[in-house]
Amino acid sequence: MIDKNSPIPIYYQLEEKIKTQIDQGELQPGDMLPSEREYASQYAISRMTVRQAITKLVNDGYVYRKKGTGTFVSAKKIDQPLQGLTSFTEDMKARGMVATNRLIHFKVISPPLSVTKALNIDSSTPVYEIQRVRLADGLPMALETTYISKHLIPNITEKLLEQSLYDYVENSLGKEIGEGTQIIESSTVNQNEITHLNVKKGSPVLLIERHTYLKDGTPLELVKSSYRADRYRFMINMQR
Amino acid sequence: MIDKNSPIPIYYQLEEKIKTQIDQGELQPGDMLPSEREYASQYAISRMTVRQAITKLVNDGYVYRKKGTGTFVSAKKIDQPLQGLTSFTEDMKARGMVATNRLIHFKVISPPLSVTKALNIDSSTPVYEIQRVRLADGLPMALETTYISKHLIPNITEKLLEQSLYDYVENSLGKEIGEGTQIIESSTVNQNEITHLNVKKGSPVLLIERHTYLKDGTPLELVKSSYRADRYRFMINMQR
DNA sequence: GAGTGGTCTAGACCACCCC
DNA sequence: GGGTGGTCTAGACCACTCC
Repeated sequence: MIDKNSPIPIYYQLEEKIKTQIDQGELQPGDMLPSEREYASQYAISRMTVRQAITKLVNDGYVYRKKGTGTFVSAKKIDQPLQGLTSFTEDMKARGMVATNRLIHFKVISPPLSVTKALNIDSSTPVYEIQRVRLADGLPMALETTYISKHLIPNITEKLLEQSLYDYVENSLGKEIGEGTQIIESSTVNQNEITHLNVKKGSPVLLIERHTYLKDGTPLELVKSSYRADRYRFMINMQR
Repeated sequence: MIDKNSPIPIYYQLEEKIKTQIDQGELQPGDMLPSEREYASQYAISRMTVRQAITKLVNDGYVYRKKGTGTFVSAKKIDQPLQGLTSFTEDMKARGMVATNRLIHFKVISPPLSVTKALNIDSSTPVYEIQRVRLADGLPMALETTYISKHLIPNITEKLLEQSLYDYVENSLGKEIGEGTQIIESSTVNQNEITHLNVKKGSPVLLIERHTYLKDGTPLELVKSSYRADRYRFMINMQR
């Protein structure tokens, strides 16, 4: 079950194995896992390696430890919120919908103050301003404006915008996306949103402002979105 | 600097030490940390112990690792969002405000279906229903309704509600709070909210539904809140 | 080639929990 | 007292980066 000669790390093999057992119900919520020493002797590996696997499962909320007692499978949650930072395309896919775009404008601008602060650049740095209607299964879901420094990604084309930008940054440019900070507010639609989202005056929208950073802390993008409140809700999981 | 005889774990001492150096600017964003082997020899501790400290800093976003190169201090974020699951009282304190309550009603009910599902109980289990206006610096911030199984916390009193419930659960009952799932939506106020939040008809509100769980996965509470959009915004940080 | 983080070992002692 | 997780050691080899 564990291949010591595989290039896949042992701790990762064990982690996936236990995760599968939980997903398939072999290990039920509340069940105690074999002890760390049992895993170690069963697979003839070190206990520290077992701990490395289990620590990741603890961090991901699959199991929890009780000092002096054992490690147990956590109870399943009703709704499984999205894990981690995702693009609109990835988010919709996770919800079982297909994401498409309608480009409203795509230009290079001299950034206003709010954008220079967010991207940590000065006002002489050219910035892409990309405004799109984001659709899910063909219906307008959000109006989104993205700001990215042209120096960071010199070759954005309209063609490129049809794919996932995160995918391009990570797999074609080889830059690693680290984290994102999101500010979530409630508001009612403005005239621009009424037009593009096809809703009535006074309708509520969820405003999400996202600041995305690369692993080294460089700001990647600033995204301001207005989501239709009747079609979208945001779900997150937080650890105490 | 590192006290090996202290009951405080060595990895934690080192973690706090590095964190302090970052906070105080001794280690600037982009700076490379001493290598793991350097820390180990400097403090005469094992490299695995150093790794344990640094791994926590990586998970908390203070530093990042680059394979074959080194460990570096992450860039500072503009806004520092709230870390982890917090109560309203704790949340307001972090924002530099003082939280108070205005109790609207406090009763034991036979729970409706939505509550039984969230708390994983049946309809014969008595449940507290606590509705409060939450104030920050004396101004209405949110209208909040909390549902908790009476079996889980048998002795809730009006007096108790003036303190932090999380604090009571953790420190007086000795139950450990694990995580919470939050569903965030945008809406406009209903009549009840107009009255208690003192806002105009048509005003936007941020609806937050929180499901809180103990470490063993037992549902602790279901909280439905309506926050005044002009006074509250929600901020989170997500890892890729 | 020298230095870095990534993985792994085979032990050890401790505090804690349950019987 | 026996089992559990929590912490820690003193090494080891690997892949990777940079020069």
